[in-house]
Amino acid sequence: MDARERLITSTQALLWERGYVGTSPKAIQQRAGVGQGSMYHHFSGKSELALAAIHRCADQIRAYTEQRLSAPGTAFARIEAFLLQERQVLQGCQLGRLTADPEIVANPDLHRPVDATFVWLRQRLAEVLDEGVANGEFAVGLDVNDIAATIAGVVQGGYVLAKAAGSDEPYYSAIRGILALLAPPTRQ
Amino acid sequence: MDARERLITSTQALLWERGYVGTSPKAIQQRAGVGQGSMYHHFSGKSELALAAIHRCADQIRAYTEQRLSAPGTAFARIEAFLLQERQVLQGCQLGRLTADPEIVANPDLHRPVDATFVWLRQRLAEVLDEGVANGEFAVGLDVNDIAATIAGVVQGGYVLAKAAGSDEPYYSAIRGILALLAPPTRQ
DNA sequence: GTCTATAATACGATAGAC
DNA sequence: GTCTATCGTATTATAGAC
Repeated sequence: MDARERLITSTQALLWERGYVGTSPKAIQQRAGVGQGSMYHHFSGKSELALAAIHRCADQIRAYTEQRLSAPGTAFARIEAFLLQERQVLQGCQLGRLTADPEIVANPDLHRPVDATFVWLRQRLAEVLDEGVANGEFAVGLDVNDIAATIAGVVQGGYVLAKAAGSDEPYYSAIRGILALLAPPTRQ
Repeated sequence: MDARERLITSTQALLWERGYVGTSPKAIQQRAGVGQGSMYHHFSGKSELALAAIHRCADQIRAYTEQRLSAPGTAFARIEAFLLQERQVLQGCQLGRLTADPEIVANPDLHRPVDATFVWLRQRLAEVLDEGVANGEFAVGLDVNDIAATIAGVVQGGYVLAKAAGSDEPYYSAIRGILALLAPPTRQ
């Protein structure tokens, strides 16, 4: 892996652990095993590095999520697969974490890909829920956009509860709760 | 208000906006209108200041939440009041925000009150849900601890979605979703 | 209690040699 | 492409006068 690639990977990891404000160029270099001169040759500075790392995270999250949501099976099963997919719960969400960062929110270039990813996620969840309504899996009166936001919210909030507790148990508890509320009548 | 009090209030606001890593003693002093010498007279440093501010936030959140959850009315109505209470959605949760901060998570003194507050919240929500199950408002099979985690999670996750979108709409959408799923059969 | 001075370290970047 | 040197500023205090 070349220096540029190692710098992106290293920035991804540090943004995840410490956020934008908490991540220094020096830490990025050390983790990547790359010198200062090399870093400033490949990237103009911290914000350009962060932009590359955020796009990388967004691409990975979309690909991984799309696999679950477009798999064969009922709408409920696909949403369940999304909610129960392997996650590093105590690390939280790579992109969700950045919404707490004032310098990310204030910088449109950095903010935009975060926004776009959550818009996309809610949209895809709503489409799957729509199929479920058409199937008869879910009640017809359901507002699929609201339920999609609820599902995306439970995941993000589950991370917060888990980090607060220092345990992944509250995350899985929250997921079991939303699955119980969503479960089609035939499963109850 | 004396200097000590202004320093706590100022730290609360900055932790909320910028987190622990992003908040400097100098910024706290300036916002409080208090000099350096005064600050270090009242507090040993940044972490002691943060501890006082976190306890203050936790007390306020508990008091405000308890008002909604112990009000007269059905279990559903009280949970609805909790979810729809006035919030500064785009600012997020004062305590939830801190779970993203590596130095808070790493410092047991700072982490503990955050943990305790979310444990308390889930416990109180579960108690209210229990009353609702006893009432016949909610189905008997419901695991109230799981649903409590789901409800607390939707609030925290709703903040994340709202900050990502730069709008409070996704928050309210997620809340409408969980309320629709929770609504007693007589309301559907 | 509050002030100003001082200090060691870290931050985020630039310059120029190789 | 990568290295080392340098720079101006910010951080997080400590010291001692008032």
